[in-house]
Amino acid sequence: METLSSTLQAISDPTRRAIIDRLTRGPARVTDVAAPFAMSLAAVSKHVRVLEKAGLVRRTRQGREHTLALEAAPLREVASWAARYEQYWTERLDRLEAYFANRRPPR
Amino acid sequence: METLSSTLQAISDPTRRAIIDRLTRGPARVTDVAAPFAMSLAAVSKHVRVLEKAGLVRRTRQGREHTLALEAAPLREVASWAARYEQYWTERLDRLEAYFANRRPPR
DNA sequence: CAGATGTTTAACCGTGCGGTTGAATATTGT
DNA sequence: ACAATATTCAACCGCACGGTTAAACATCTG
Repeated sequence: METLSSTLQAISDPTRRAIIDRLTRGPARVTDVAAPFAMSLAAVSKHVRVLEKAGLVRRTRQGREHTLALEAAPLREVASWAARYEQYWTERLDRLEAYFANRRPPR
Repeated sequence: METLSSTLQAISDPTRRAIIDRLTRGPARVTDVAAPFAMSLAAVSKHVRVLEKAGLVRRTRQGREHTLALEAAPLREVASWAARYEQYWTERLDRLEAYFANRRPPR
């Protein structure tokens, strides 16, 4: 997929966000990644596949072990999409200010 | 709700992102918001409710008309969550550089 | 080879999603 | 009062999600 929708859908699950976070501490096997979670390995395996299909995780098979690595690039799109609305969450603090900011660009 | 998970789940749908975008051009009624979409009004009404429950849209009823306004605050959490991984998508461009950056903080 | 280890696959389950249609509920305007 | 307008509600549909368990597959090791 690799679309913004699939990226957002992938990271909307807390388990998958935790997996992403885990992979910032370096590559890890599926079993290692699964260890902290109170769910079956098969369930984590599914989560990993969702992340993989969304392009957020890269898998390299070496023997029976699958090593997972974070591929953070799609998160850049998420950040830049959210950043579009920065003025709306800052200016929302003062409603009138936001109104005039839209009438005439700020700064 | 108002959690990161519910925010992400809400914005993972392209129709709902389009609604958010529409509301940056100012408040609008449900019917106005629904106009561009090739789906029933009831479907859009559901989308609006998802956004409302996620705290992304504020509704003010005036007579039979419901006026919707963007409430962008939850998007700030999304942006800051994604920003955590900035180093991983920038440094990932040069794998070795990322490795040393983790061994010893960059800059 | 046999057994342990790492991982996925398959079938299933309950639940929620995104959509529909049709009816109900409010409110406005003539 | 009546009809039009704005919106939601309810029931339904197909499908995907997040989880389970049991089996299969692949690889390593004694």
